[in-house]
Amino acid sequence: MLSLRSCCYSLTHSTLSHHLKIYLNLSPSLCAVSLSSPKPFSFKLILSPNHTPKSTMSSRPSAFDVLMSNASKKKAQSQTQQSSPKKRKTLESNTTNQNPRKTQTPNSETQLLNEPKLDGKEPNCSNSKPIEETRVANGSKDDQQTPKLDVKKRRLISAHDSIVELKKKAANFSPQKAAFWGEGDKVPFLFLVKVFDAISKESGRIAITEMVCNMLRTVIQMTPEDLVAVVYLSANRIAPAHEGLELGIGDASIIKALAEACGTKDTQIKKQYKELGDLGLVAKASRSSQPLMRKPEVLTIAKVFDTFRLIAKRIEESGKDSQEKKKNHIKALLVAATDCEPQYLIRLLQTKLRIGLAEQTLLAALGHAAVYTEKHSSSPPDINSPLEEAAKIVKQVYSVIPVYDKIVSALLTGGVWNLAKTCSFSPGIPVGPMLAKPTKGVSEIVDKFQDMEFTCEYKYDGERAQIHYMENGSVEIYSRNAERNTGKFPDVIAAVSRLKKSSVTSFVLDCELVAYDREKQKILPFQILSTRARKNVVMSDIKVDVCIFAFDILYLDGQPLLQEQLDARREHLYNSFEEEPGFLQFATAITSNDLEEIQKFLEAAVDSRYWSMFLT
DNA sequence: TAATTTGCATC
DNA sequence: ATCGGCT
DNA sequence: AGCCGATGATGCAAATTA
Repeated sequence: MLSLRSCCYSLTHSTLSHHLKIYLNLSPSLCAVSLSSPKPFSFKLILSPNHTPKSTMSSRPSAFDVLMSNASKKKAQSQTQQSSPKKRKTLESNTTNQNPRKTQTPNSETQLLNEPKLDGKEPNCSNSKPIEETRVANGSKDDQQTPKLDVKKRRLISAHDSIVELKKKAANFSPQKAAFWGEGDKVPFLFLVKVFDAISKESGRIAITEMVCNMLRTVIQMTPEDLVAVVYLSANRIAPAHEGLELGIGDASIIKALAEACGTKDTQIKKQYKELGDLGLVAKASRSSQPLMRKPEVLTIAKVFDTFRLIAKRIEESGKDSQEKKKNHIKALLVAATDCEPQYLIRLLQTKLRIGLAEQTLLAALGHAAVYTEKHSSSPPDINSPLEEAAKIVKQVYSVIPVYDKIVSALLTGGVWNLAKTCSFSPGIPVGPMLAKPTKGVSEIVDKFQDMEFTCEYKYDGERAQIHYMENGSVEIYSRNAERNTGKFPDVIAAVSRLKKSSVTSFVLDCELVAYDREKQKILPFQILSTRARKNVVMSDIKVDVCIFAFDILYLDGQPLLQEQLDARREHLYNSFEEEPGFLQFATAITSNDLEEIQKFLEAAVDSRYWSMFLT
């Protein structure tokens, strides 16, 4: 009842070319996986080099294979010691959860969309309606003067044209033609929703990127003030992760709001949910079967985004009746929604757009859009593909400062080619952490890096943390997902402040926080760590101690180290902190390209974890 | 006040 | 965190 | 190889309900 994982990964933050980290640890959290697989142990490698020479997979026995068989023996011993009830429990829950939950893969949805069982009071978003005239779109000024019904008809017709235009190749695309609102006017929510809908029917990344790019170009051209909101909604975010704004809305709340907005019962909605497998579709179906009263106003991007933020704000304010207030906000939006707006409104609230568009594609599209928009752009002459390059720049910048507000404004004022200068790392804002990527076997790694020196270090089974210590002495701790965890680890703040060398005035430390028994000097399993309180923790209340296993430093004494090589950063790390067992230790590491040596290192790591976990 | 539901974080 | 599918 | 989405186990915290 124990699983084992081993990971390799080369380091983060771009420029560490020739280095590879091998991480090892035992992971009780993977028990379920292990049990359901033929092998009692789950053993994997994680690798993510920044540049990857091609190599062929070799099937010859590798260090890991050898290690694996050793480990299996040990495990056989430990399994007998382990209590079995837990095993059964997980098994049971697994099987009971197996309940056949409707294949809600893209299939079911497309089928449903194609079924014209909804009465066509209005053109359905999935179908193209005949177009009468094409030129209407320009009279946007008139829109405000003409009766609403007319406005709406026109919108729908021209919205369709808009999509046709947006699907064009970027080179032939004209932002003016795609827009069906006036220059400087608020961007209609319908515009974004139509793009979402078109994207959902497209599986090719290139095509999706192009559509998003065209959409962004249109917004930049017509209503640049709305660009930030458009980007946030496209990313399905409400705010930068580190700001801690949460919608606090889940399926249960959505079902309630939906039921009220449609005048039906919860049970009815739930039933439909089971049938359709998607609350967005339920919303769409329910809405279009509603007798629509006159809408107060056309939904705009800004309105939707602002409302989302209002919903999120409630979390920080009074807690009473917060759900009720949220529900009313949602209802208001739903009532004003037409066409397929309800569908995507709901999906946005669920934070599950599932459209095939996510962060990376959005960033690429943002870069592309900037290239097209900046006519005067002095794109460096030595560049083959400006588009690719721009996408790369935007992604790079985002990884260092994941705040759309800043990136968008820097993009609009300074342009892509200056972006890295106008928008860069800022202490106090968490850097996107480099994550481990699984690979099949060690042979891959050995082959790839045979002629390079690389480095290995333990991967401890705890919680990733990025500790920012600012010049003014304030400290923030961020999680793997850039959530602010500061209030959860006052002990870590104390430790880090005490153990930094006195000459150090500021830093950003990348580390793993691991539950630790200081009496016995043992690392404790993740399970224990997870029982720590999470909010407003007071030192004296702490039950589970934590040891900081530091493995990288990204910023030191006012200077970003993101461009440095890993070995240089390690030097900085070792020079900037004092180790103290049980409080702060450096991740155990070796540097070598010798297979045998690495294998020994791995075995040692496994042994140390193994004993510390079971000989308590 | 105590139990239950809901949301959401970690892995 | 793992997994599989798509391009 | 990169990106996206679907999925699981577990545990705290807040809101609701009994």
